[in-house]
Amino acid sequence: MSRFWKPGAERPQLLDDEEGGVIFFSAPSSAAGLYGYANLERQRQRLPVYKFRTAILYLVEKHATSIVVGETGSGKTTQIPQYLKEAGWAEGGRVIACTQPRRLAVQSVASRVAEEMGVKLGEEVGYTIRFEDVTNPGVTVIKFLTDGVLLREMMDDPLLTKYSVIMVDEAHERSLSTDTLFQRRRPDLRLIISSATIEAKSMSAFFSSSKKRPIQVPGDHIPEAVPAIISVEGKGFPVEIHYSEESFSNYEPAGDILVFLTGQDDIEAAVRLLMEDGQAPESRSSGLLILPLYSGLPRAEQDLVFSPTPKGKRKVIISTNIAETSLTLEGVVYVVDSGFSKQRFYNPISDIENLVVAPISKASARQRAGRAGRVRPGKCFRLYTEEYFVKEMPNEGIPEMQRSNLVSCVIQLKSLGIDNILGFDWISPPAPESMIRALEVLYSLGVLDDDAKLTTLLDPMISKMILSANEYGCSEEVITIAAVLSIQSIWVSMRGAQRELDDVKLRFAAAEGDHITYLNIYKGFLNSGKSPQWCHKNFINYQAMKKVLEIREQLIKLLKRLGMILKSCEKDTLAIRKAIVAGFFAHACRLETFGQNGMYKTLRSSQEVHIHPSSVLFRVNPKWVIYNSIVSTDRQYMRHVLAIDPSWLTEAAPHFYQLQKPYPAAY
DNA sequence: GAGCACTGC
Repeated sequence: MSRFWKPGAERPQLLDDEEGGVIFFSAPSSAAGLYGYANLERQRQRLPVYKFRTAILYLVEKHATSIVVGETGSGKTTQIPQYLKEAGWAEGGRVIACTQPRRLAVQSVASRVAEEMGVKLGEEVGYTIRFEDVTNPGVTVIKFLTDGVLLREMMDDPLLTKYSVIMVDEAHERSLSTDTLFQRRRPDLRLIISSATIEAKSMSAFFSSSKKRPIQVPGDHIPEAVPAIISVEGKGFPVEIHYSEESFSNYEPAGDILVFLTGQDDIEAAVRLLMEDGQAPESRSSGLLILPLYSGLPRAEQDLVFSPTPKGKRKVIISTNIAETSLTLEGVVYVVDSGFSKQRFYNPISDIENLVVAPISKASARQRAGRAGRVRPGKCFRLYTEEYFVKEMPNEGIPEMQRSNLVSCVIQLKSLGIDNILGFDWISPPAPESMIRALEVLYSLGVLDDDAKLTTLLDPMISKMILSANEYGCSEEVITIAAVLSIQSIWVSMRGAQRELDDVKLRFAAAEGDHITYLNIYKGFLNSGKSPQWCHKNFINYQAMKKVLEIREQLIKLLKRLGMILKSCEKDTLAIRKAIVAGFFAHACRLETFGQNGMYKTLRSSQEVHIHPSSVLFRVNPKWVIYNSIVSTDRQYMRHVLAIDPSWLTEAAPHFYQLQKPYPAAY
């Protein structure tokens, strides 16, 4: 391996940190531009990260883990992989990987880097996201990928042998995937953790702990286990912060406004208020172009926020936190931060995930404010007091690991060969109840000791459903159901035209329930020749149907690899329903006979639940049902509901229902 | 008779 931290530079100065042996690096005072003078090259050298090039390479060489702290705009994502390649980390057939939490980021960063390197995307520089592999094995040396894809690759190759360095970008987001990624590693594999916040320190402590220390093998190239931290400043413009008790002018110089609210309802209400206000000619908002923005908004309406602001107007974008990280809005100079967002929480006792409005963290507040400083100095108006920000707002959000159902996470760890799940060392340990709940579900499904590969690739309940479908001879139908269940919704969002949508639904509705209804829709779609017009006419989301086709294809490939043969049961929906129950028996509910308004109770934990009004079984209220998921608002609503016969439950999972006997007064 | 922050395989 080459020694490369110079060209011609002296060894960078390292400072020891008193608290726990973490090594910090002191920034050099000037950057030396030793490279060519091509335009792109000069641009690269102007990026803030450039003057840390030597230091970063030195640290990566010396340390198994390096933590790079820097805001967006420092250039670390595009530059560090190139520095690594220039320094020889891609020699000898090795690959440099850089993960991103979002698909869009993977694509745009990869094309930017390919452009800077003057190569064709998909050759030396490539990317992999779900459904799209733009790499050329043997040629691609810098590979961008979503953290989810890397986790999948780990299932086949737990030591990630083809990579020399893995840079995990946006690690402060603390996604389930990245937190899981950090669990196992090869001693000589270099990890670069790139984070926007100095929470890096708790990560550093994690990587220093003895359990995580790579096995020390005698030899030259084994790096130090103690992680290094380096801080790289960004190049955003200053943003003035105004808190709520401070008065400010209603009139600000030109520039678009970005308002952060919590969800679709709030956003639509705000848009309505501002529009009504705008009707009056003398209204102060008449020069405003009001635009909502949230993930469920149809694509065409979303795109409006990117169109140039008409002359003499000011765009006001009222958004969820989709605008916090997922997309960048040029032209925003003012940010209004409500201080709240919708966040997911998981209750392992009831096994229900809730979406609740909760205060954001300081990290989020800073991220939101930063959105005002992309093009020039901006202002951020926080609708809370400075005292609240300083004293009460939490520094960081709660990691996803502590807010989620861990079923998939546990099965991934198991397949990585990690057996002592309960005693495992985490950056942020999840609640033991969540772990136990996940293990319980997996044991009852019988997939933990099973070496069926499918379970590591899909949600375990879906996997079990597909495996059972193979036995019942209805895999053709069940993979269609699996595909539909894994997308948001196959209906177009139509709040105004609810009646029409309901009428259309009746054309496809099956007495058995939603799952069979989806099969009818899929058949109709195929019969139409996969027609967008047919979808439009039936209030079905064409994009969603295309995704169903894609996921279906992916599942077919997977099943073929496992030696399964696709089989259709034609019109025998009993086989299909039994296969579904084999996967989802834990989600069984019984109608409360003496209750009112179609109240159900879950067999597992006697939770009160209702059939969601969007279900074809709404108001039909069969005595026994199973559901796919629960959405919880003022009530708990079951989504994707199927009518069942209770005898199928004991048939599919005798152990589970024996264990649960003290709870449900089921039979 | 109601409503889904955001990712990802």
